[in-house]
Amino acid sequence: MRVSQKEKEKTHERIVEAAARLIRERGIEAISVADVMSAVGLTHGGFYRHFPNRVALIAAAIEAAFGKMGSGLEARFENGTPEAALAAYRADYLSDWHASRPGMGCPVAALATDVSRGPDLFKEAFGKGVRRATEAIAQGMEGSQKEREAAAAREFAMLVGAVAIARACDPETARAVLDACRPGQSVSGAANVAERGGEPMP
Amino acid sequence: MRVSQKEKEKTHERIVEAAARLIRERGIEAISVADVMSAVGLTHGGFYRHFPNRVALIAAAIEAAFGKMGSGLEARFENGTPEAALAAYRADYLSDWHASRPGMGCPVAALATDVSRGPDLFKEAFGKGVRRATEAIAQGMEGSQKEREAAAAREFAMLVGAVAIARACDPETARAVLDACRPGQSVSGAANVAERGGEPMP
DNA sequence: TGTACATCAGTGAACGCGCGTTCACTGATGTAC
DNA sequence: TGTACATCAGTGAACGCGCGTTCACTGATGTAC
Repeated sequence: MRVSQKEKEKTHERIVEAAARLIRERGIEAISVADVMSAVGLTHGGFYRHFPNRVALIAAAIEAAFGKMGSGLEARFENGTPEAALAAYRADYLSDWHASRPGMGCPVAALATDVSRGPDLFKEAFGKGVRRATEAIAQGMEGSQKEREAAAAREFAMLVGAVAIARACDPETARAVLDACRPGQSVSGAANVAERGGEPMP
Repeated sequence: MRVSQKEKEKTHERIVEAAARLIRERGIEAISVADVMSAVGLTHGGFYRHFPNRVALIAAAIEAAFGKMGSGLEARFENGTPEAALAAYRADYLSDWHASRPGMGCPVAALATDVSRGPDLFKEAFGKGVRRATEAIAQGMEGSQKEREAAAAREFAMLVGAVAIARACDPETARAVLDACRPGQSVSGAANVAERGGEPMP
């Protein structure tokens, strides 16, 4: 049966958010239109009232995941010193909480290899998200603008690599890699996330 | 028609090598048994004379890719100083040559997110390969054994993250990330690989 | 060494299944008057 | 405000397709004598 315009918009957002979570959890190729629709309590046929095809949904889901990551990351640098914000970001990023929840975490660590095999449409959104993240992280670095951006890219690459590797390894190796990348002693990232008010994205 | 035992063994190896290349190029879920078999000039039906099922092939392909990476990496530290070997490895790893050839490159950068969603069988092989790589790289580091291994893990995470990110981005962003992670000025990795005698794996 | 027969690597049709997409249909929403 | 009708969000069956796996078959290889 037909539904009001307001409800349709809400449904649209719920479809995108469900897809953004599912692609990070299971991979872009592993989720079907029916999976996403049933995750929001609908049947697959109605999908084409919202998107022209599956690829358009995936593109929207990637952009949604990056949008949330970007705004969350920028919000970290709005209060306190940039150094503290960076340290907290690093700790949260390398936390067990994040490593075990790809669906709510950084889309770069969750989707990099999927997107590398995807259409240019996906790579544009990915590149934009990576630049935005790197620019935010650069606020916590020292040196000239160029030096700070390069340092931020190296830092981000290490964080992404560490979490991507940890998720693909047996638990013992995963712990070793994450511990090696943590600056101080091992910190429970879940606590940090809780202190920040439950915002899940690291 | 039947084929000799020697030829069967060769066919078996060719299947595994083709699978090892194809999963890195297209992703674990994206390649089919028929894809692999036709890549070695056979039809899909004969596959089950070599493997009980598709998962067993993927596991063998992952181990083959890591075996090649491990031995190639260890060979780098057998001649010259460890510092020089590490610098050359870093340059080759971050080269455009490597970034544009996932099928012949590091299985960690190519498969991390695929394997993170795979069975424990895959994760065990992955963890073993990561530990072997980290131990080799640690030879180029300074400090205590523990410090060297931690530094190697951070270095490896950065390399993997940088190449995985670069492959998923638009070309401009990809270049910026790889350049930021390179220690000196941009080096053509292809030349380094050629100098080493054409061994493709970085 | 030669012969007769069993084995089995590889072929290609067939299976059941899930996929993306289409479509006729339903009935609540939106709109013209 | 009320009414009559057009619109369209969502349903569920259906489509063509490619997948992993099975299987009867072929004919060269391996082996027993």
